[in-house]
Amino acid sequence: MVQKKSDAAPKRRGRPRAYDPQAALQRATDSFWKTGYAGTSLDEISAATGMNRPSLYAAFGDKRALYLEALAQYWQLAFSAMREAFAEDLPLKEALTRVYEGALSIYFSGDGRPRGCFVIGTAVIEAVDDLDIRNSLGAGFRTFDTDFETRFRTAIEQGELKRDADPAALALLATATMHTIAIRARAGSPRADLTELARKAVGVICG
Amino acid sequence: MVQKKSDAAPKRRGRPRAYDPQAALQRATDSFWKTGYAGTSLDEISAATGMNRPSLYAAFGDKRALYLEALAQYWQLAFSAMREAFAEDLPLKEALTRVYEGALSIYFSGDGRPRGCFVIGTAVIEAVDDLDIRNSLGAGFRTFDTDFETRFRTAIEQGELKRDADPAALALLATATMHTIAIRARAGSPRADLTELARKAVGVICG
DNA sequence: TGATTTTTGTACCATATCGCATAAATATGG
DNA sequence: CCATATTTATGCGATATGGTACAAAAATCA
Repeated sequence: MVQKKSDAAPKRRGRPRAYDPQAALQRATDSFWKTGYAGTSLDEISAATGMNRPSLYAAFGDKRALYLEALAQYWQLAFSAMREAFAEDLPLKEALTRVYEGALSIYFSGDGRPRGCFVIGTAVIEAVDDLDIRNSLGAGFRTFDTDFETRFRTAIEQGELKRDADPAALALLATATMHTIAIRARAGSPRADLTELARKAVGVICG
Repeated sequence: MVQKKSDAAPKRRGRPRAYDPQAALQRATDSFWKTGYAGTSLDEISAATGMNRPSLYAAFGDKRALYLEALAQYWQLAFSAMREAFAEDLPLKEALTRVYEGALSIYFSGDGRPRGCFVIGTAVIEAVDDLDIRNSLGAGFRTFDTDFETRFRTAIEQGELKRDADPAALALLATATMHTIAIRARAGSPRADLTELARKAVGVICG
């Protein structure tokens, strides 16, 4: 097969980039994560990424486009964290616990004070005025709901839950638990409290 | 008893106020509610309240003080809505349903697009950098948790729930349901969907 | 070496933003 | 009517902000 893309030696023509686009996007995400979309200036992003503003525009477009890219990347992180937790075919309680533990390690990641969930902390506020963000949230939440529901459905089939359990209802509560953890993490709850919260929620959900 | 405060005829000395402080605070709250703390300029608040900036400063202090006052007022609204729902001594399911229905009528109030919960939509994002807001959130969430827990405790005593039910765990799920409704309302979910969500959540919580 | 291409860095522009200084306006008290 | 008290209204000023123009820098290609 002929080589399609050579990642090793791009040999592009002009002056080489002084930054790694993926790393820069992560830094920009961190900036938005801490102070939100409206609360983060391009100067701050510029300082965080080490890129000057013209380079930012060339790489990502304007502030909103950069934010949307950060949001899309975060969703992928969130989805993959959840599916990783479900992939190992653990018993239901362990699987749910692992989902929440994975979420917590995202919410408590980073250098400074715990930032909670990027989506809950920054996108929800902008959703009122921004259709694209609203759609992104709708699709993201639906993904969580249905992933949970799928897991509950197999749990019913495998006898882990009572036959008359409502998988859709349980899925909503599972997502709700994720949401309250995301909120409380940003609001200052200690991680241990949220682990305990997750434990209790899993207990109720699994009957 | 001697009259202490005459609300009717203040007879204050200088030029009278051209605004009603309580109404102005509500307008300011509406502004923050829509675009958040960082996303709302004093010019916008000035336009919304009809007060010019010096009057705003004289009445409420700076932007942050005004926001904190709006937040405190909103908590009172939220608390009283919940306690009103619990005051009527309804059966557990009806009481919970009424709590969520009360929340929904707040989340879907106002002229424009549904704004969800003021706290979730505006305070959570600022909490990372602001100790006062963090404390306000901690206290507010605790109030919800304990109010729910109290209701579940009496439900157990009165035989509405099984004796071995965990009231603290159920309370966390009840608050979580409130949180997910608040988030989804702002993210664009139709009200009917959220009523249905609440119905399902109540079903699981009440066993 | 010199032309070409792409990125970087500095500087700039128009506007927005927060906060306040100051004078005009409107009430009461004597 | 005049002094006093309080609020309103205009506008200033310093800085921040999003976005862009333009020249210098650094690579490849011929």
